[in-house]
This record gives sequence, structure tokens and C-alpha cells, in this order.
Amino acid sequence: MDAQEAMRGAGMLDSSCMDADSPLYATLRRHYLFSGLEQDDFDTLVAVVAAKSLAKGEVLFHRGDEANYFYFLDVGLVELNLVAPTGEKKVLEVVSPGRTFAEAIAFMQEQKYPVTAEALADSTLCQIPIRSYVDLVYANPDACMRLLSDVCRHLHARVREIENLTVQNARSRLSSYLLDHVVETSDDEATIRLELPRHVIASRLSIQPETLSRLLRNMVDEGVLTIEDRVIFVHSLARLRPYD
Amino acid sequence: MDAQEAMRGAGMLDSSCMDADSPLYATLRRHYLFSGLEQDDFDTLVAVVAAKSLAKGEVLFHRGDEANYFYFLDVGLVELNLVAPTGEKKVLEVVSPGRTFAEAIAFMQEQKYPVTAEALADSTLCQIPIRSYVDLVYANPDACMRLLSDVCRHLHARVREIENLTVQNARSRLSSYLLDHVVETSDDEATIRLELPRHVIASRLSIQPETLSRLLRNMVDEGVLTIEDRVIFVHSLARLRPYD
DNA sequence: ACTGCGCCTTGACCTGGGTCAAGGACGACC
DNA sequence: GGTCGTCCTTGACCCAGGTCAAGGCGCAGT
Repeated sequence: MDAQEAMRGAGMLDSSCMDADSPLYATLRRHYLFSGLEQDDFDTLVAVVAAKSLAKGEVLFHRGDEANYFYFLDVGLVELNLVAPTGEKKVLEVVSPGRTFAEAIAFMQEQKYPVTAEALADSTLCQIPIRSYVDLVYANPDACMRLLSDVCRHLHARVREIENLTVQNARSRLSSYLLDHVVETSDDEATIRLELPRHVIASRLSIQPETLSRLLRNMVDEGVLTIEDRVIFVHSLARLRPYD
Repeated sequence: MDAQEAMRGAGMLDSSCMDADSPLYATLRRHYLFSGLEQDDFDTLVAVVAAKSLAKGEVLFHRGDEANYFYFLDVGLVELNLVAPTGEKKVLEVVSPGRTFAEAIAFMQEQKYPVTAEALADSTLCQIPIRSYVDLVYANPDACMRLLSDVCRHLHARVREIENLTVQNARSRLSSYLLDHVVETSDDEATIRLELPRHVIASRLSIQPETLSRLLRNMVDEGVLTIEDRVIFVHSLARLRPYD
């Protein structure tokens, strides 16, 4: 019990390296941050990669922690957030399976996580030592270029987010969010599936859950959409974005 | 007259390549994006670099323009901004001499400027073909690493900005701005020089000029600081950030 | 000297969205 | 089947900051 508790505290860690025939090995191999690597290089890297599991609500790392690893999410959901001195939390990003996160700190002067990572659901991930990866990249222009483009994409996403926050209001931010999550569309109608709990969505949009609730209510009242639990039917995509 | 007008329209361009003994050549050589390059590589690059000058208010490129160049600012001041469909403008960043900008788009999938660049003062800059630079970097791990760290620094700055916008209010954003612009400090006092017109500062902070004016007024009324045109004397640094 | 034009300040007013408080709906566990 | 916890909704109220309108100040051009 004690031992188990201790492991939970830092997330469970399985140091045994991955098998070359495991599905995870293959998935990782195909990831764009690794696909450019030579087979040998990849194998040396995998040897220092550890599997890790997190229970829902567990924190993987805190903002300001020394950053020695970046992560690949295999199963689950991880949120990257900022916490204000006053205690309020802002969700910057929600990472879904198949994606890496925190790879960008590898090249920052200050080797500290600029965000906090917390599991939104029970999750399993791969912990990749930054140092080892950087060494490989250094010798591999292709990987370097991919990494650059990856980081630039992040940068661009952040610029768009700042735009959302400053030149758009809550309603249009919600519209953008909804449009980004359409699962099926035809003509002027669409179906949307909300994959996250409402309060996480609210934080992503930098509004309060109450406001999110009210905005959705308004849209329903306007006849723009109908809501059935986590599924939303948009009746008029045109009217979803009134002031563009 | 006609010819001059035409040139102004797109900014004046001087295609003659730089002399190896000009001060600008030396400055560029020392810039961290170039200092890692071999002398030969640098010289081939310089051969395709063009000098450009902009009058105050002139736009260098618009958001969405095809991106073939990034820039080094030699003299002047350039603002990077976003314009909302409604016409309001948000200043993302103000570039001062000695800095490069737009280097990050080099590695984005979409080769379009994500922001608009506008001269805040008469400026002269170097126009560097992205393609040529990328080719060099590709062959040069050192330069690649520097570039990565540069882009990551930008990314981190954006994350901090999002934090400012969401978890801090206008007053603390202003405090942060002031603290970032201290020119002289001793004990609990400091002197600050505002290098930019008030309305540009306001936009950087995502507030209206009126609000900026009022916030400064409040601080003066509270006895926290005194203002003399563009110079601000802070009497109590402690009281500048009341709620941290 | 006069006029015009940026740029800043001030006041009066308005509103989007936050805060607080009170439930309702649903599932998990005993 | 209760009861607790989590998540969501709704209503009432409030406030930071935006908007609108009216000057003030400095300086460039004639």
C-alpha cells in the first residue's frame, strides 16, 4: 500500500523499455518527431524512454519544475494550464492521444516547464528524456526541420489565441470553438460533439462556466442550434457567427 | 515623381548588396541567427539580402501575404499587429533595431505572414530571403539549434502574454509593462521611460487609450508614481503591484 | 499669428461578463 | 434507496473597462 501510494504520487513509472514489436513502439516510430530519425538512433532513444501512467486529476509536472522530459500521450487526456497567483486556472491546451507535449522547452534557455500538466482522465504516456532527443536532433537536419515546423505551428496557434482573446468576444470565441469541433456537416447544418466537460471548455475559452451555459442557452433560444447532452446540432452555420 | 511614388508604395528597395566592411554587415554577422554560420555561407546569404526603407505608417506586409522574406531591423521601429474584421487593431509586438522578425514563418506549413508589419517610424531594414536562409540552416546544426531556441523564446513570450490577458487585469498588465521598462532603479524606487506613444502601449496591453490614461491617473493619485511627459518616477515599487 | 491635426485626458454613461447563491440532474458508493 | 459529490444551469446583482463626446496641448505648415 505504502509503496503503491508513493508511486502514485509521482505517477506510476514502468522503466522497462518498450518491445520493438509492441503497438506503442510502432506508433511512436511513426510520430513526425521521430519518423525522420535513423533506425539506430530511434532504438537508442527508445531505450531511455519510460512508460508512465497517471490517474485522473494527477499532476504530471508543475509550472516552474525543472524540465528534463517531454511526453507522448498514448491513452487518456492531459490538460496544460496556467494558474494565477489568485488561484484561478486557465486551460491553454488539451492534449489528446497520439500527440506529444512539452517538446518545445527543449530549446528554451530556461529549462523549466512554462505550464502545468494535469491528467483529465486516467492516462498512459511515454516519458522522453529531452537531452537524449536533442542530441539526436543535433545530428539530424531532417528531424531538426520537423521540430522547427512543429514549434512554429504552436507559435502560430498561440498568436491566433491571442487574437481570439483580444479582438473577439466570448460569443465569437465559442462559435470558433464549435466550428473547430464539427464532426459532420452538410449544407448549412452541422453536428458537433463536445469531448470535454463544460468547465474545461469554458476555461479554454477564458470564460466562466456560467457564461458558457448562458451563451449556449441564447443560441438555443435564437433557434441556431439544439443541444442533447454532449451533442449539438447546428441548424444554421451562417447564423452561428453573426458579426464577421 | 511617379517613379518615386511607386517605390514608396512597396517601401524603397536598394538591391545593391552590402559591403563587407559596412557597419550593417558587421551587425548582421553578429546577430545570433547568423553568427553560427560559416563565413562562406554568410557571404552567399548576404549577396541575396536587400536593404529596404519604410516611411512612418507604411506597411511592410499584411497578414495573409505570401511570405518569402524575413527582416532585420536596422533603424526605426516596426509594429506587428492583428486587425479584427471589425477594424480594431491589436499590437502584438513592437520590434526595435537590432532585432529580426517574421523569421518563424520560415518553417510553417502555410507560407503566409500571420501578422501585419507596419513602420511606427521611418525605418531601414534588411530583407532576407527565407528560402536561402532555410537552405543554410538545413546544413548547419548550430544555426538550427539557435533558431529553435529563438522560436521557443517567442513561443514562451506568447504563453506569458496569454497568461497576462486571461489571469491578470488591466492594472496588473500595466504594472508588468512598467516593470519591464525600468531604466534605473534603486531600493524601492525606479525611473521608467516610455518609448512608445500612449495609444501603442494601450494596444500592446489590450486596453483603450482612455483606460491607460485613467489607470496612470489613479496611480498618481495614490502617490505611487509621478509622470513628467514620457518619464515616470515610481516612488514605491512595492505598491505598484498591489495584488500579487 | 492662425489654423489644423495628432495625441492625450477627462467626464458621463453603458454593458459584457464575472460573482454569488441556490437549486437540479446524474452517477457512485454504502 | 439514501446520500454524497460532481457537474451544470439559472437568476440577481455588480463592476472593470469600453464607448462616446468634449476639450486641451503642442507643433507643423502657411
